[in-house]
Amino acid sequence: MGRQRSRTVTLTDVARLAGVSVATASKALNARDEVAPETRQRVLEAAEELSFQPNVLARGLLTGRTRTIGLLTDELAHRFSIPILLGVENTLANGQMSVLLCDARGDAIRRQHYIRTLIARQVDGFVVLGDSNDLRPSLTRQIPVPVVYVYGESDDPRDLSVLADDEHGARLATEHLVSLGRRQIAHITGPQSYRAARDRVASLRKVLASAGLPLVGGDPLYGEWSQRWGRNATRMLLSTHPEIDAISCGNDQIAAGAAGAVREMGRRVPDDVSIVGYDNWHEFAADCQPPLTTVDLNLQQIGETAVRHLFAALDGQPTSGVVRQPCRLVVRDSTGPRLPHVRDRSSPQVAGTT
Amino acid sequence: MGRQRSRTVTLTDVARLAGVSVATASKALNARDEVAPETRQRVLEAAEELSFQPNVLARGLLTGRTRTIGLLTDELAHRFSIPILLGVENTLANGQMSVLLCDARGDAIRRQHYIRTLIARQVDGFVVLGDSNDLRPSLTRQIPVPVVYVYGESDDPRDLSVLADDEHGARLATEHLVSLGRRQIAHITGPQSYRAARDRVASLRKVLASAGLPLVGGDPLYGEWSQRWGRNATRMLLSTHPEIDAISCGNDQIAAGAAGAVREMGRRVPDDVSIVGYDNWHEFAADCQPPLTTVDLNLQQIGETAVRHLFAALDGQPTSGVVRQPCRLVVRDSTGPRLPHVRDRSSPQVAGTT
DNA sequence: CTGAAAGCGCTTACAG
DNA sequence: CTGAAAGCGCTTACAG
Repeated sequence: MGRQRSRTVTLTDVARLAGVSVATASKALNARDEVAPETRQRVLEAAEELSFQPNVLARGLLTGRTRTIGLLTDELAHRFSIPILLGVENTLANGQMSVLLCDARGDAIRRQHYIRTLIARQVDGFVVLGDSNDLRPSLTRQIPVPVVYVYGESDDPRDLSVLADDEHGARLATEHLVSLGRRQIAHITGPQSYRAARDRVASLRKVLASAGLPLVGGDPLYGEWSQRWGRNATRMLLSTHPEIDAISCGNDQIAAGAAGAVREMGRRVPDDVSIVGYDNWHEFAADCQPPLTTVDLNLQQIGETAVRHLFAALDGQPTSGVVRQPCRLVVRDSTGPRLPHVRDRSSPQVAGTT
Repeated sequence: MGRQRSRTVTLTDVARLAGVSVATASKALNARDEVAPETRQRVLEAAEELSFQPNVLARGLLTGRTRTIGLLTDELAHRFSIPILLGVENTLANGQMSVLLCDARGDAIRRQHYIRTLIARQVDGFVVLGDSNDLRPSLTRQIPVPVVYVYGESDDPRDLSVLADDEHGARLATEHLVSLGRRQIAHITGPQSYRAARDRVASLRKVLASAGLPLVGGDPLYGEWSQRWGRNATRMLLSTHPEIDAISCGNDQIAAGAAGAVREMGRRVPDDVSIVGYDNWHEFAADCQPPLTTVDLNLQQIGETAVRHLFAALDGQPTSGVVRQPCRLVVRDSTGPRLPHVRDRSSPQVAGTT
């Protein structure tokens, strides 16, 4: 580990080797054109030979910009955080910026501490990544540089928040079922306390209403984001409403549970009952039996969009309000056209073998 | 977004307000005792009033230490990366250090670029997070500060690598099955190309041998890390080796698939066939039917351990070689003592309703 | 106990 | 085209 910690090569070393002043060396390396080509060449060679890495701190002290962004997350352990984080990191790197990562872990004290730390570190801007898409208190007042909010909406409309478009996602899913000829559609989702759950329900209701279709049971089944709930809710639904021909699920875990329960009750997926999930969580959606049609939130693009708006703000072009990132429907085998209803209990579980 | 970008408060401002020199202000704020208590008090009040945040860049330029660590990941999208990242971030924060995050996304060019960036940013050390626990080429030669490797082992024994202890984890799982009286144990796992898969197999074999037990089928079933493979492999196993009374699985997805297949074939979990997973991936393990007994890799502690070793190296106490973080067995309902074998096909799937 | 001065590594007007 | 000088914000010997 760091066995030979050699003295850092500095611009002075490069200048000396090239036989010029540090001022000239600086200009040569920064491609200013007030330098003779040969001089420039000599400096570049010297820098190369010494593996010179300009000290970013010194530069930052002068320019007042560190090319660093603070990423302040509420809860990085959240599954949604990672793809967004990836999008943020990637887009920042493309803009030659680095990201300081601070995970508050849902602790307000800790968050406050991190805000101070990041400011002391002279970050050029903040990305605040929420842990739910509910409204959250704005932090902008305490932060002297541009801030964008991602996945959780700031309660100050002068801030910019980049969110998943749940209205759009639920619409895609529901319209897909309707277009397949499904007429008896039920909805199983997570806790009603989640804005995501409520927003998707509202959108689903709107699509069903405009298609002149009922929501089976009248109301969605609110529960939890788990396979277990998906299974149990599906059993209840199928016993009380055997006419069901499609189930829209609030996430892929629920959908995976639902698919299992439908098969266990002797109905075919997708022929008898089509199932659509939400999230495109690969391990659940693609590995389900059958693989799930689902909605992808484009989380990485959400991160990317947020950073692009942050870049604009850094360039003096701040935006505010809410930007919603459109979703994408991923069609797999759990949805399909209606087929004649055949009760075939002989082989309730079909599955390929490798 | 950053609506009022006020000029940053500097130590000079604080000194002026307190009516002292910047030198004295600096000493007062840094709790040097060569300052009169009243002076000190006045400076602290001034700093408080102005919400002074010392510019960390300037300090870093002087001291040569930035209190920043570069976290270079191979593939952050990897599920294992997140808990380790959390452990790293948390432990660094406890030591008043920050983390610059760079995800190479499996791209060597990109990794090289990030190494340069992090060095230019004067990080005090590196944490290199691998994407598999195979050997990997050491990067230490190019890096002038201490480096620790996590989750992937450096091929240079002079480096320090902190790894999951797969030998230990597989031993815990196997000994658990043996201690429950299981005598016909099979093993389903992922691709043989994974060192994790092979190491766990070796450990399992050792435990079985010393207990005088066979590995059912003679060899493990290598396949993929999916529920689908777990289901298919289990079906094959149960048809060719109906005597099986336990299945050890290479991860929780395989185990979840196995549990489903066992139930579908009319055997009880855990009474007839006990199943143990690996990873303690909550969404699969805890939400399985029944919830899975599994091995937790203590990933967060791996990150923590790595950072503690890095701190030691920063303090001039580098270590080298391999440190293995012990695992932890999490016992849930998928394993239990042997019960009289009862063929009961009438209710193959029992499940609680909410 | 306090403060003037030097300096960390770099960039940028400004002379020459 | 080149280089001496000032300065970014801070810390640390060193005088006083």
